[in-house]
Amino acid sequence: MIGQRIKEIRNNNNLTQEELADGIISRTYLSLIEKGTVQPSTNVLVKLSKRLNCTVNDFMAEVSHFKYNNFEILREIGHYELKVDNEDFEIVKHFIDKEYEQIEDVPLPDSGRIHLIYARYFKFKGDLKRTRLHADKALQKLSTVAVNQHYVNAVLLKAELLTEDGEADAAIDILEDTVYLMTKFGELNISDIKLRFALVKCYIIFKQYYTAHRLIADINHIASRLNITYKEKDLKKYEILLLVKLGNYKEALELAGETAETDENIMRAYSLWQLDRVKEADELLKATPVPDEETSSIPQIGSLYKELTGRLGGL
DNA sequence: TGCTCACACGCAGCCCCTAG
DNA sequence: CTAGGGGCTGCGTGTGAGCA
Repeated sequence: MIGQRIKEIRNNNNLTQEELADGIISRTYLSLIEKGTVQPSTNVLVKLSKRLNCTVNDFMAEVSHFKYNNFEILREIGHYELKVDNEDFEIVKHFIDKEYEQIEDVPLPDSGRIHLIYARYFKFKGDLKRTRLHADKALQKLSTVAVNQHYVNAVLLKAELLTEDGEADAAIDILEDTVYLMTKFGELNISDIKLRFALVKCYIIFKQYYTAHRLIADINHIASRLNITYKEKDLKKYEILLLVKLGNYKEALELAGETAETDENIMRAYSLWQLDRVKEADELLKATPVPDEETSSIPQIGSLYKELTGRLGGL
């Protein structure tokens, strides 16, 4: 940063901010420059350099090697991570075009973050080959440092890819390992919730409903301890589904409440049917639109709906 | 060409921190 | 407590892009 360099040279010259700024700019503005809040004009830089008996290049020199570049790249990584989180992928393309993954001297953790942005971008684009390639690289590079949110994000993506490839067991392994590391070495945070939520989906695939239900209880516990919410609606749907799968139909009905959501209504109707309240189930089902497998956040809803319409239709 | 708007530059005043 | 160093906030000004 130019500001840091100016400060360094000023201190070497035994000058205060007041003395350096006097007659050139205000003392407060110099403070902003040194802190990096503002970018001074060349005119100001020239005057400052004269008083410090150096050249403007001396302000840049130190900065233009790796320090400045790292700062710039890091700033961009952070910027585009947010864009990826917001699924603003058209803008992320600008980042992809810069080919930062080609740069050699980027520190491993930063390189891992770059690969993760690539992986998530290519996943959006439907390019599975590149998604896998970059996800693996991200995971490999991010695993060189202590578990952090970027590593967790890479793990979540990897687990998602494994599940899509029909390797949910491998996804469970990597997720459980990361949960273990998080619990052992980290403060409780939202990553703990994300990992457990991903595990819930995997355990449901293996019909391990009890384990999945216990994980949801953990998530609710963590969320209330941290006083945060995470995908509340989806989480509630999964909780109802698990209550249904575990045969706790009364609890499922209670949790679903009076709702107009398709997914919840199907699970309510299913529970009503199981509780021999067939007429209510039938009425509710008739008032509920057919679930759309593409948009439904829970893939298991479709089979529930089929089973229900099969049984009730046969009456 | 003239208008509007956003943004960067620059400043004054105020506040906080720390050493003596 | 006081003085000096430094940071934060709000405001005015200049400038350039976009548009009719």
